Amino acid sequence: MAEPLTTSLQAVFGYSQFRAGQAAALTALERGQDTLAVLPTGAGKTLIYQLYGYRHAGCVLIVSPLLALMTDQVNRMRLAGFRRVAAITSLTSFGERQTILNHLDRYQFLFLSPEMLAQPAMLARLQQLTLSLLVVDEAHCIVQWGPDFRPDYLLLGAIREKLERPLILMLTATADQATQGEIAKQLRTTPTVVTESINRPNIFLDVEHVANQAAKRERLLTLVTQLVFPGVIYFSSKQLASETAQWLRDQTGLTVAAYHAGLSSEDRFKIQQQFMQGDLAIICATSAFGMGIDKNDVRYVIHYHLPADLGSYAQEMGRAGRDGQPSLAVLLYAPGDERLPLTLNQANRPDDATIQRFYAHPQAFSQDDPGVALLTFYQQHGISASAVQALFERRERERARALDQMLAYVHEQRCLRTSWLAAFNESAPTHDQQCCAPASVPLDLAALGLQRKPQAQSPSAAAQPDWLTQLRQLFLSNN
DNA sequence: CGTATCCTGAATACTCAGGATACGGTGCCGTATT
Repeated sequence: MAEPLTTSLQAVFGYSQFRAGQAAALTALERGQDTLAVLPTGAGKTLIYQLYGYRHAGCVLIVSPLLALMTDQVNRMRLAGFRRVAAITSLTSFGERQTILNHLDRYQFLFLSPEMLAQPAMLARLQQLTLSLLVVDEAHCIVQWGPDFRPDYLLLGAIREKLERPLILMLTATADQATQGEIAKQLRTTPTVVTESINRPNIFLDVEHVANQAAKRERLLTLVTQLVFPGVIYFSSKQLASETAQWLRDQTGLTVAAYHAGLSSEDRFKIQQQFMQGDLAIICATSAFGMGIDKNDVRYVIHYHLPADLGSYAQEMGRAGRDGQPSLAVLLYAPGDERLPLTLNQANRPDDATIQRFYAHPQAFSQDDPGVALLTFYQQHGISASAVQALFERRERERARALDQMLAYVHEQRCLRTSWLAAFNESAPTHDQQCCAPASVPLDLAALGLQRKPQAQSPSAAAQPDWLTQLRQLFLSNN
């Protein structure tokens, strides 16, 4: 299509200008270059493949990690006027699935999970189709989930070959150099990389060291009592997320809910809806809460446990302040907190002896064991025992390294933002009063304009000091 | 692997030392049997 990109943008979306990164990614794709776009949430990543799909004949195939994301995206695209859009998942009825598969060439956009795409029958059907573009959404999942959680992610490279190497677009909000390299390697390509800064200047960064678990709990209560809501508190334990939600409800009278993978999908959906509508002040969540959550007025994100790595931390704390208003990211740390992520790093991973025994006598193991399910997958795909050992070892080393980076952030004495951004090869703006409070520096909520008025039942924009008032407060508190 | 909590026994305290135990995330998938 000879039409300029901006003409298409105007025609399809009615916008006159691209947002940062969109034009660069599209230009690379138009030149036929595989593209890895590392763009922050809200940068409009989906527009890139929507517009590409509009400009080119053939089907855009999108690999997405979550059913909820696919359903969401299909609905949103239909509302936006795209009609030839579908997702095929385990929730799709047999009849509907047949209808889609029988008229596959009528679809412009098709969403699949990596597991669904890996099914031989599905792949065979897709091989008959002309693909204009293969999109891997949330591409960091290849690295984060591939080796020891959702191994089908490691098949994408081979699947792409079987689809006769269509042009590929990899999308993610956070990927450091190592992650970018690993994504490219897995998909067997040398892509054009388009990146935008992941810095979020309106999020104040705070790390607080406490003496023990009891002190952490008390500090959490104090914060939650004083902070303007809504807020999200992240845990690495489902049980503690639930218990703390109940405890905070009792202690504060606020509306608090827990969100984790142990809940039914109905409950999860309901809680997410309530939170989006502003009916909940606080969510106590595990890492299950996040992808696809698009609420722009979250005022704070507190981490009660250490996130797995700085990339996850960027994603989770980045759910605060999407509206650009002053917001807060607190990381609470008690000595010994690194034990939990260390243990989780090994949770699904069978040790070398178990791998050997499994490869010798797979039938002696219970398929209910998640580690065994992984091994079954690898054995069925012809991966040798020693290759599996190497895979797990490598992943564990990466996780250990990521945890070390996380701890360096926790113990940073000077500027948290500098420490955080350095991991993504970015330099931070000059440190100032609105930047961060490392462990040795106390947090001043009033100065940030995030302190709840004792009388106010719910936060409103009017109740917050305007930015001039905040600036005055900053200058005064500086004396 | 270490932290928090529960349990036990000695003692009979407005309890406590010391040992045992439980605990710790993320999701996709035809999938066969009562």
